[in-house]
Amino acid sequence: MHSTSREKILDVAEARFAQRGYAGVGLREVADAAGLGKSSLFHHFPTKASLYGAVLDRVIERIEVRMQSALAASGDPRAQLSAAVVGLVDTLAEDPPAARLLLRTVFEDDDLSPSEAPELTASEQRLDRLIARIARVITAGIESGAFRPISVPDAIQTLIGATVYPFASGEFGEKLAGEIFSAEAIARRKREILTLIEHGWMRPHSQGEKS
Amino acid sequence: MHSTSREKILDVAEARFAQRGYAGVGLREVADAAGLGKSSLFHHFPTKASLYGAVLDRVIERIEVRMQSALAASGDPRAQLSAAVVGLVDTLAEDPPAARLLLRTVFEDDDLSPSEAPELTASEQRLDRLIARIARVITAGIESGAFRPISVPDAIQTLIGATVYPFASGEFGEKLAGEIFSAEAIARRKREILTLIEHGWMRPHSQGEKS
DNA sequence: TTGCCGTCCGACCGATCGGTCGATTAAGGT
DNA sequence: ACCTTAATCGACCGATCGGTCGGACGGCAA
Repeated sequence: MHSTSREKILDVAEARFAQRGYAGVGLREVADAAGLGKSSLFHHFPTKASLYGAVLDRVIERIEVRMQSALAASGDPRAQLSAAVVGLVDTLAEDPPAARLLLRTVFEDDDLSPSEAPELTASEQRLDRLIARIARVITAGIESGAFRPISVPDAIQTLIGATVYPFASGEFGEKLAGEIFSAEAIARRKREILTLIEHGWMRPHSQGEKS
Repeated sequence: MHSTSREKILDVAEARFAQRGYAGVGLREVADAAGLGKSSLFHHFPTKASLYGAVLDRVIERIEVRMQSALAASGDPRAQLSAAVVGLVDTLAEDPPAARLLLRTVFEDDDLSPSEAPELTASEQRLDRLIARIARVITAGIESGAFRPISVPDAIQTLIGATVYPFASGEFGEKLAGEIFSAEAIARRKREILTLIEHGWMRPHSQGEKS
């Protein structure tokens, strides 16, 4: 509530960066959409890269809190992984620009990552910790015999591609499968990933133990 | 062989557009890397958008010929789908910028799709035809009872995310799973998607009929 | 009242953007 | 020899880019 301007800027910038990419968005466009002069942007964020970093950090933080609370709940690797994925899907669904922003960030490893924008390392570490937690869950599942002996990094890549991409696919995805962010589409996506985990990664269960 | 310049331009532009995106690449940069003056670019391509369209069309055409020959071979839906996916992975692996270019294009639905670049509609139709063929194969598999009654559009979205994204993930993906375009990584990716199809989409087979 | 400080703004800077124009080559056909 | 055509180039255009600067406004403490 205090700094309405700062959050308004972040909201606008998140949507614009997701739609047109880092290089495709002008700060004047962001400022105008936020109802400010361009100079006022530089009062809140010293550079364009720092603005992008703040936007990205906010998105990753939202994902982090959801997935961490999901991972902290139960001990069964299968249930943990499922809860984490559901949490991720819910977060992406509540923040439509997020998925596209994340994938775009992955693609900008040239312009943004090295020394150009040191403010990204914080988000990067956050993400690394999250992925490490997921990797540990999958590894635990394999060691307990519940999961097939799959390649953990490749499984995570598949998970990201199958979970994040559809929510970033925009008009293309809507032409394929209709409204992306409708409640039914979100439910279908959850089901898709969950059955992928169930049948693709878990060992076939000799006894049926749940619905 | 005839027009070395034109193809050199396309090669350079494909790599640059994939790395930095449409808005992030300057035509001067492309021209310099191709060993030409900026004005010479405009002799071969009237606008920046047309250059992008030509790059994209070439990429999609390569994918099209591979997947069509894979789809034309056998009649079994499972074998057809597997062959198509393997063909797609091979094409993406032989042309490293392709995956990132494709996903970036999906994300640019604001700047590129409508009337800004009419040269994209050709590529779009090519892609539509390809996706329709895949959809028909999956539908046939469901009707024959070989596949579970899954949602075809969602399955295709999962397929794209799990197949294309990993080859577009660049440094992020390499930190996770090592060299993306190594022979082993490509083989692992194929195995990942194939088992996804096998266990996630096909009905469990009562009799073992293959390895 | 005075002075500070957070916020905002208009004007301006050098650089780069996509694109145009006119001239210059070299090759090929007649 | 002549003309056409494809290919290349340097110089230039208006617009926009990220970023800077100096000042204006308003609240608040002394």
